[in-house]
Amino acid sequence: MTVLSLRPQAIPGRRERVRKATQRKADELLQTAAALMAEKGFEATAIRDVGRKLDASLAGMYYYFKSKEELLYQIQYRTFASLLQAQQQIAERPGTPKDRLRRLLIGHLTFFTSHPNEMKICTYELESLTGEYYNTVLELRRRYYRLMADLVAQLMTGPARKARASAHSRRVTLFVFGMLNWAFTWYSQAKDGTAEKLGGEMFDLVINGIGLEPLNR
Amino acid sequence: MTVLSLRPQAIPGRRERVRKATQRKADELLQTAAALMAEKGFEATAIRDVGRKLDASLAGMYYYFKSKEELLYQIQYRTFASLLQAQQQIAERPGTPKDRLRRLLIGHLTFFTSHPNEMKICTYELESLTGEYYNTVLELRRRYYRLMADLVAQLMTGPARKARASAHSRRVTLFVFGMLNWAFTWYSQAKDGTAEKLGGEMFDLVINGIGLEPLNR
Amino acid sequence: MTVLSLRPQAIPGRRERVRKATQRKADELLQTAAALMAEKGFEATAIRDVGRKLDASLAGMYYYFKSKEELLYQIQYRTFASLLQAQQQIAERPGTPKDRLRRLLIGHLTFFTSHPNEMKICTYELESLTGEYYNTVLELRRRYYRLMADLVAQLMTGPARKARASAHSRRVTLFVFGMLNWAFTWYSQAKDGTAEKLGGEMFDLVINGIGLEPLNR
Amino acid sequence: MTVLSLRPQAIPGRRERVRKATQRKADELLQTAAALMAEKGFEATAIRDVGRKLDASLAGMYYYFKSKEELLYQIQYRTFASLLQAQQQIAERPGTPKDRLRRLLIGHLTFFTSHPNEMKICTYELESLTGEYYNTVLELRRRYYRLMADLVAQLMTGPARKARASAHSRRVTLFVFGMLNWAFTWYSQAKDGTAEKLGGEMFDLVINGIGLEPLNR
DNA sequence: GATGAATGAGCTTTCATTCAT
DNA sequence: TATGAATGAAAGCTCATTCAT
Repeated sequence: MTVLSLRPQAIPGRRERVRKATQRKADELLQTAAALMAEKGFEATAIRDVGRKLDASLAGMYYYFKSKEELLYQIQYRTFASLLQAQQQIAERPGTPKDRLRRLLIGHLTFFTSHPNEMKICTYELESLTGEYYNTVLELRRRYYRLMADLVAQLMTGPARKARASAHSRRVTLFVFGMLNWAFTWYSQAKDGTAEKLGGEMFDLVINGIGLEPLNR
Repeated sequence: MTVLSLRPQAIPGRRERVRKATQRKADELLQTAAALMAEKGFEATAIRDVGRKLDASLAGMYYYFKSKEELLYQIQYRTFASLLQAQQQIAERPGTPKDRLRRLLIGHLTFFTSHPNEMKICTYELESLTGEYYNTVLELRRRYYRLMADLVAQLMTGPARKARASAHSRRVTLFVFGMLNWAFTWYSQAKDGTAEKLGGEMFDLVINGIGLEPLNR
Repeated sequence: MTVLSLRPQAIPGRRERVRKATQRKADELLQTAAALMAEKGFEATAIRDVGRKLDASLAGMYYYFKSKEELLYQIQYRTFASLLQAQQQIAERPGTPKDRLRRLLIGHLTFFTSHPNEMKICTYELESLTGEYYNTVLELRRRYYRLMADLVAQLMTGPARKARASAHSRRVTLFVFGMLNWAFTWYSQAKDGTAEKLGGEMFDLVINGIGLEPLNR
Repeated sequence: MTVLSLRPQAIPGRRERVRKATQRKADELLQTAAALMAEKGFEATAIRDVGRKLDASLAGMYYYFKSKEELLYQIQYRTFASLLQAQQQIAERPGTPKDRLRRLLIGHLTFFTSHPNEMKICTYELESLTGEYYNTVLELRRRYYRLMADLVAQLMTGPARKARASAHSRRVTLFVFGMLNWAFTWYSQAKDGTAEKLGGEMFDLVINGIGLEPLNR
């Protein structure tokens, strides 16, 4: 590393600056769109409104994405991909299945509390996508489902309980997703505490619910 | 046929017959609208499409309701009122709190399996209502929430556990609603059995989850 | 026929009157659209402009046809079907092949002088149609081509000239259509006389051109 | 390589090289634009599409011409000017009027077969130009018309036929242009042979058609 | 009761064109 | 010489709603 190498980093070329600004604008756009769509739904949100909120022209929006559906797709794809990656890392960290379930629940809720709009859209607007868009996001969703479902199945089919538990675990997984996803409608940091606390309570309910001992903590 | 049958109730006058036919048509309309709105969402459903599906004219629809929003309101109001009434009766039947929770869960799921479209709309489209419409349905929803919440609170604040349980019960109630409402997205009679069975599993999870003994059965 | 039968004709019901008025409006619409499209081309003509010219709202236009392309299709289909039928009748009337060619040329030009806009659109805007619309009109066009082509072939393959004439007749037919269709760009009743006269001159050129004696007249 | 080659013409300066490269690019652009416009029409062709086909940026296109209309004008002007010049030279070559007509027809069709897109645009898109653009191209077109019209008039007003022939010659000229211009819609080298052959057939039809003896050949 | 006809408002999308760099 | 970013204008189309009958 010579002193010279500082230059490109310290004084980025115009090209580079422009690229970054554009990227920033695209991100801002996705975020604003997500906020509006989370509030009013995809159908009821007009691209005009997104533009208005950003002081950008309607036509200008189309410089950044090529259709309204593609915008929705971008939101869902990025969010889901990011969630999936984060949760996969969390699941891979060492620990018992119970530990991992607990971390996943908290991880999900943490992600949700920092990106509530995007998560709401992922949860409720998959059906607004069609064709390839739909299939691609559906695939991510399925992988995320499997992550949780495998863990639940593992917990429920421990040594002593093989028999009917496995047939049951699909529904327990879906109960868990129900608890997680419904949180959009009521969660309030003030009333309900942190994602960590909420996730802990959910974990306890489930672990007890399926007849296992909760963690010592 | 006895003479009694000559009485007006038995041979209704034209007026009465017409009123009934109108009522029947209105019901059909609500049901069809519910089916379409459940499938595509309120915003994305055009009154035209409802008419088309019933072989009725577009303008004709406006004889039965005065705006699209009113149509949505009718669906939600009737469904919620009917659900609430049914569940209140169920809750009033004798039995322990545990019994009653179990019956409510099963009652809810049974109602849902026989009116999935209407229930889906109640669950997801409250925010599409405004003003008085919104407030009226919200009030029903709150009453329904209380019905369940009170029972959960009662179960969680039994003799030995007063302390922290009560602070907790709000969230348990909402977990329960999450499990119930999310069922829209996955329940299949073929895969998951009857509402009774599903409700039973949910009940077991919750009762165990909050540290109570399940029912003897 | 009794006197009673006069009534329905003399005092048509409201239903009937409305139907006729609607039909009249639809025809007017097609005619106005044809005028604009003939002047500026299909692409460059806005439905808005058609509406404006008729003092009808933009949305109102869509009560009468379901897309801009369908409007273009209607114009072309009706015009071509009408021309084809008229010319088929003309071709079937008794006479020598020469007589019939003469009548067809005059018939074509007569039709053109009374529906110049529609004919121009048929001539230049087939490629603006797609899918079924395109295929249907193309089929009419082909039938019309055959009507003329068969006659030309017949004239050119008389007793003494079978040999190379038939190979040639395709192009002569297309030369004829060129003369007919190009007339859009220059024909003026004042300068060039009636369709009858113009058709006569064209006939003479062609008949002489292919080495036959003109008609005695 | 002689010393002479050192002269500026032989080793062009940077300026000169750049000018040529620009010229080459502009030509490529005109050609590509002509191809697209011939296929889809002027209105329906987007400058974007031209750029895309050349891997050039949209904004970059505007370095070479200042508006879409100017692009269309360039195509028409260059093509017409070039055709006119070529045909004037052909007309000036020695020979009888018949010879000259024959050469002109073949010349026209030859030019058309080597620049079908440009010719199609000249034929069908004059009306898409306005103001000065329109007038300038119209003037070229008129000069071209006169070239042909004068010749036809000369042929038709030979010694024995002065009388009605001259009144007639306008229409014969326009019949000829009809045959020539309509060829866009059907000419196929495979089916119809060379421009020379096609022009010959057209010549024969016309010469016979107006009652003259064809050339001996 | 029911409907044919009509419309205002609004939506998504496209496009020619500009401008700073 | 060339382009990324941006926009005003306008297009096709849809939809909830009305109204005379």
